Amino acid sequence: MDTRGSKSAGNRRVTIKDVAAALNVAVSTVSNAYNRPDQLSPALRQRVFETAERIGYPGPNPVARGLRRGTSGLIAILLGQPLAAAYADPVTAATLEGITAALAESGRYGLVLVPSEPAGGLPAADGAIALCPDRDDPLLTQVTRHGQPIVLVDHPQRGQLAHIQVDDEMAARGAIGHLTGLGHTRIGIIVDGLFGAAVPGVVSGEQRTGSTISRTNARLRGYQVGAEAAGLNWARLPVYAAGSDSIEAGQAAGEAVLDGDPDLTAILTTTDRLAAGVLAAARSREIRVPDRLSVVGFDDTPVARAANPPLTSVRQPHAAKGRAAAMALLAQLHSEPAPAVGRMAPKLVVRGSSATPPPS
Amino acid sequence: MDTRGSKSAGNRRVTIKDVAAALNVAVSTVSNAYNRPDQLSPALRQRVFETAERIGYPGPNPVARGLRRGTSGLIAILLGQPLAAAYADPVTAATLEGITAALAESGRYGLVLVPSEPAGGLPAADGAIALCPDRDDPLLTQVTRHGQPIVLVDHPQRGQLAHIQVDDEMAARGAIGHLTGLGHTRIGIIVDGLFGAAVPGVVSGEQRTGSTISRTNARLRGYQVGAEAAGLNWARLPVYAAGSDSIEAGQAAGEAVLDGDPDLTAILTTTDRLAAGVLAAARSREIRVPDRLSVVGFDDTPVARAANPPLTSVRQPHAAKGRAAAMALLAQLHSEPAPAVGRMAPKLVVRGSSATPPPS
DNA sequence: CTGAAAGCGCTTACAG
DNA sequence: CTGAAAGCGCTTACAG
Repeated sequence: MDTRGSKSAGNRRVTIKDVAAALNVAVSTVSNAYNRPDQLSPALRQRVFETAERIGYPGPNPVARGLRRGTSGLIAILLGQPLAAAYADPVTAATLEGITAALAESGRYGLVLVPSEPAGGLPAADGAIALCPDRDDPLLTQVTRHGQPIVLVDHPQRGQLAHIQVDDEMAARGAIGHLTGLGHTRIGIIVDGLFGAAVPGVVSGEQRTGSTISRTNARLRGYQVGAEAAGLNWARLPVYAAGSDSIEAGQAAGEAVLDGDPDLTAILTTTDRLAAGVLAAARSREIRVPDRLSVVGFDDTPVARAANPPLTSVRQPHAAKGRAAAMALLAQLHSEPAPAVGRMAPKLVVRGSSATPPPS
Repeated sequence: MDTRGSKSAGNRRVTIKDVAAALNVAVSTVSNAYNRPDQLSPALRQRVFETAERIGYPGPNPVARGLRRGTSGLIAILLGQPLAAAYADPVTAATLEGITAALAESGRYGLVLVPSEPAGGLPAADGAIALCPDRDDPLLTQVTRHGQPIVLVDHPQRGQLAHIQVDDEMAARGAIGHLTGLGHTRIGIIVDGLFGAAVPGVVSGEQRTGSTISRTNARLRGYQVGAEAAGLNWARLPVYAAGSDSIEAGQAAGEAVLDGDPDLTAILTTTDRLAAGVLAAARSREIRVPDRLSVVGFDDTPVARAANPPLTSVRQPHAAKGRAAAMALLAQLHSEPAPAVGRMAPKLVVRGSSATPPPS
């Protein structure tokens, strides 16, 4: 009746049954050797392991165990991007660092990274952490509908779901305040994220509040509030959507903005990679940074430190956010009360890419 | 008898049985609706899906399906590093890009990334691609012992296992040839990877062939062959182990090497990140690149292009390697003959970080 | 300390 | 086209 799919042609899998048969004990005894050491004598347990080793039993099959226990031991990370894109994203990297650190301490969960369009569908997992930057990620709906434990990172509030967030708007206000404080008034802004407007290209009027990336929205709002607080006319500051977040996109955007507005003395961005691209754009136009142009990044990733000159950037506690998200999820999974999350404040780090504007 | 572990407290899972009961059909009919559309009328199939939607059935449980079918639909990527480290590694990113592209075309496999010390053990997968740079990765043994299909990338030959490789030694010879061709003779070398020697620190004599990272070994051998071909005394060229592969490690190593050997006119590295660090070291010592010092990276990752000045580097077809590995694994999984792999040749890309040595 | 048995949720060959 | 039944490999409450 049963033709099991074979993992590799003609390769019978050795199971707990084989070990039991070889030792002439019940399968439950073998199982106990792995799962409940106190249920059998150390000597017998030792013999079980030796026999397993001898006949090539790799230990309990995680799929069968998962079915029986109703858990997978896996936590899904919803990336919200293709895997390769997420991989190149320094913010995701830093956040993952915090997640893995917290999870390693618990020692009980593996991680499965879920890209925006997972081949083979959503994998089985006991819980999820959503890093997906997009406000309307469809996978999010799919996961939450099943009532699976989930924690959102940098996402707008969504029902009663747990979420971890820092105040991006305030952070952005601080960044533009740094520039206006230095005396800049002709400031351009380059953002990632998609808008109603054609991208890459200028974003004007109401479209400026329409990014589907919630993080970008918050940052842009902060720039607006900060600009107006400094008495600048927000509608006059050029906002340019780079279309994606990469050094290349930042360079193209930077060239477009600098060519269109040669009088700018500063450019704010919503990510470090865009800012690094602006540096390259300035180099290609022979505009010296920071003498003639100040550039400010966002997130303070390794990209900011590696840039030449090093980027002034808004430091985000990415790893701490990842750690907090993992702790919150762990608490949910173990039905414990959510841990208190310390205040996570962003902070502007001033480096060589920003200075007073040139005398006009 | 059975207390199933619940995913989240008090949350009964809805199963295929519930759908069958609600519709008054057999479970096999519901299963067929998902798996064999030709086995039931379109109308009935439609009703099954509607009922599933209505009572909140999320579709076949992948764990149960996996157990029954003997497959998981997952391919394991053995990273050989902690997840966060692998994430920050541009070579891994590029290789993954190729893997995901090839896998997306097949549309049937998800990816599970396995770090060097996976919490919860090795996850269930139908096959594996090993990117782990370390020669002696213990997970490799674990996977291969079960006869699971596997493809090695940039690994020394290991039994009959499939493997994808480019000629790193030849590539390294080309890189040092570029420098000697320009007239350099006082060349320092900075490598990643661990040796018997204390790291970070100088590696001398026989230790130079002892890196556990196979890729590093091959590159170092190429530097040696190339140096000797140009008439240089290999034993005289300083080789410095940075201890790890990062911009920071490269900077520290660069400073140590430049301080120890102020006469050097060129530094070769085994990775772009180390080379970017050397650039930072030169800046901190006020040594101009390429006027007084040439710097050459390896792998031609985005780091090389983003550096200032942009790095001369050895281009590797990382994405093509990833793609080839995925295709080879797919062939094994479907019991097809291995696809022919076109010749993948590395190629030196000359950019602004290398030039003729200063007049002495 | 040991073992027989039920059942996790599903798929599939088979009978009707 | 539909359904009853076996079984994937394991864990666990229970009886001995």
